[in-house]
Amino acid sequence: MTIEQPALTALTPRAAEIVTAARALLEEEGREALTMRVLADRIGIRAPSLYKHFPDKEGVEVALIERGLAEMGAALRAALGGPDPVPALLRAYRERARASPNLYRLSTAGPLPRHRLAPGLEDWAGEPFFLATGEPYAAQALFAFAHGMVVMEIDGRFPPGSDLDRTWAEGARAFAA
Amino acid sequence: MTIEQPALTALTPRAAEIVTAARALLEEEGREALTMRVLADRIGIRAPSLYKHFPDKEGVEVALIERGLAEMGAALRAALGGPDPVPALLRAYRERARASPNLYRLSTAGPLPRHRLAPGLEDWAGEPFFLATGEPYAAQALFAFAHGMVVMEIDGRFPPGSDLDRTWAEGARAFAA
DNA sequence: TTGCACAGGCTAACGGCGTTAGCTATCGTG
DNA sequence: CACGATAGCTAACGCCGTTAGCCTGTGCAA
Repeated sequence: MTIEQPALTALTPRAAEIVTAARALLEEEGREALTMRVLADRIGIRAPSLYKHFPDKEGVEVALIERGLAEMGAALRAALGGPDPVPALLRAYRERARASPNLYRLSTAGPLPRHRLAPGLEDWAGEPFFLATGEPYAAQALFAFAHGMVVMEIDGRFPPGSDLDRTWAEGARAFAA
Repeated sequence: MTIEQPALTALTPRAAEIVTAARALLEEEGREALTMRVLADRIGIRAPSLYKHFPDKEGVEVALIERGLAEMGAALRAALGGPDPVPALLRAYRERARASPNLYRLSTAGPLPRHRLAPGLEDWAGEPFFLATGEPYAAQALFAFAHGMVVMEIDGRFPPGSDLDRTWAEGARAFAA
């Protein structure tokens, strides 16, 4: 709660509609299905018309990523305040990511278009890790663990049948000390 | 050393040349520069001729990923055997990933084409985490930490000026206990 | 009321992508 | 000497993001 939530990049009502459709398309069909032509189709216009509302495809993606970061930051903050902040934080992180796996992947696969993001938003979304640990190095390490777990879980990189609840608990135990 | 190293998918000499060129191209110019036309150019042929040696672009990528996994598995094994296996393993993991960041990203961004990979190779590459911890849940958690750290470091997702050596050490400390 | 700027649609098209079809030259083997 | 396989080639298809240029409706100013 030390950082004020930064405002997201402003969108016209029509642009917001497009972002909503893009999000549904991304989540339902995956990242490679998020094309300008298909997106335009979903809202009943032609692809070039999208460029009246966004400068390029990355502009749409940036809006999506901002919304993902804002939701994540809010969810993590809501999880804090109880007696066991680290497990609560990890639970919230995992839950949020699994609720929108394709948006999570979009936000984290490859380098972020950081210079186009609302300034401070990324720090704001990550701050709960510091709030939970009270120490920057533990915070970054915990963040890396959470991110690694989510990415490997979402991408199915753990052997089938793994008891991931237990692996998460193992991480919470390691970092709670 | 409990799992035998699986053999990589066999390649003809010419196919191996192509993979070598693809690796150089990927590492020098990044993933989006790895196109069939540019790759063909590098070895002095036309793009369609590549299809005489690989069924599709993913076939080339699979060969690259297999080599990345084999090198990683070998590097991790070489790091074991000393008195402090967890920090040594993490050091080797980080070093290997940073030596070929684009190959690392290729292997880990999004779902793996697992069904096309040499069977057992992925398990073999990950086994050192089990060897270092002696316990499957700690092994998976440590793996996730290492992967998350590497990905965030490679993609520049930590705040500039972060002392990542210390963050790595913090993770090693947490998981050594 | 008329004139006009502009917002937001449209079609056509460009260059780049992965990929396929089909042709051809070279080479080792019967 | 014939022949099949290998490995190159060109042309082209359908997709992608994106640009240029056109048109039409709406709302405000003279």
